[in-house]
Amino acid sequence: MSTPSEPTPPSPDVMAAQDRFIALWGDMGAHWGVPRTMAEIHALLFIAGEAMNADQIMARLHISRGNASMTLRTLVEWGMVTRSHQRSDRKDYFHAEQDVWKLLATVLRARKRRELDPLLTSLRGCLLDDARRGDDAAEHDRRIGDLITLIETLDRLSEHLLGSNAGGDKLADLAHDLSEDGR
Amino acid sequence: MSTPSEPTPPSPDVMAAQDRFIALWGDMGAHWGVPRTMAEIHALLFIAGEAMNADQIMARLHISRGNASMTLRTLVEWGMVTRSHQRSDRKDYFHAEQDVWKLLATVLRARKRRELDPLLTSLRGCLLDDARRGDDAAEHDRRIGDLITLIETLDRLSEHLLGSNAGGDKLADLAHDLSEDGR
DNA sequence: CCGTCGTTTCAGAAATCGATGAAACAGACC
DNA sequence: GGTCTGTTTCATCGATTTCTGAAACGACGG
Repeated sequence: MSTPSEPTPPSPDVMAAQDRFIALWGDMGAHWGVPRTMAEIHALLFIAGEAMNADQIMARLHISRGNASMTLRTLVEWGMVTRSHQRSDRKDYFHAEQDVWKLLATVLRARKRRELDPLLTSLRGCLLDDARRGDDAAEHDRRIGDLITLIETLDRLSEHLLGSNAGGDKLADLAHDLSEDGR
Repeated sequence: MSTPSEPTPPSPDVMAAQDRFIALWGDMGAHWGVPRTMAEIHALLFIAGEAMNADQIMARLHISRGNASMTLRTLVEWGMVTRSHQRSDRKDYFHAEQDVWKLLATVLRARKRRELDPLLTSLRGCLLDDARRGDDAAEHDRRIGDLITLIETLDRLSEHLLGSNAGGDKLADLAHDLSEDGR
């Protein structure tokens, strides 16, 4: 055929459910500071489960080539999507991690690195300890210090859950523990 | 005096450090889907440590009355700020929780209630189990099901950490455990 | 080399979201 | 009841952020 790129034409029902999911995931992303299109592309690749190229993604989501290209690049940078070449096709293919626990681990890792770590540095810059030892200066530094401790704990918590060993296995353990313990 | 409302005029150094913190917190909020002004008002109340009225907040942050009013209402709704009246003053005064562990617990609870729970419902709506039992329908439902399990686990995790007993004490325990264990 | 196919970039357009401020509202006090 | 103080609402404005599309780029094959 002229399009050797569609191994799985999904049934209308499945397509509809996919669309619902994509819209939902896009909305959720928007609430959490992720560009809607980025969440949508990820949702599509996740729910499709197989590698897609830029043209397929553009067509399915009605987005521009530029948008798709930039967003895919970012998704790859953040480790949520992998890029691969399929032999006998010059196009790039993109594929989303299918293991939701690994996905969570990746997201947490990325956000920690991109946001928690810089935040800690900046917070330290809000201290005024050295010379100036005034009445409310102490109060101020205590409050900032509390926040720093909090962030450091979250930092350690994320390292603990998914840091040292690869792949967020501890998350799966956690899930198991909670399911027999909490309820 | 004409302004009986300023019990603590902070020193210039402290003011400067407060401003840095407020800007930082505002930026951070923006990255996490919280309106900048909301994060800033909360930062101000937290770092000031004492109750302030709308006029003081407006003046300090250079924001409009309407903005301050709406945002404060939301902060109160979300439980991050409490409203109180001071006798012999008709103004409303606002005060932010000072215990950072309680703060975290409040934030998590609010986001869970406002976002995780609705998300779960919508996700279930993306299933297509009942009649249609097709080849890729099964795949689809498995993927959505995985996500549902993931969200449910996070749900349980948050309940476990701060749900049943009041006040997020377990978070403090967690901090303690991690600090002697992880490093 | 040159043509083709695909990807990346970026300036500008569009859309979204938050902020403003004036008018309506509430209620305390005289 | 009228006025004074303070609060809330909401239509509109403004700014940030995202998306588009066309042009530049790169690389592969002939």
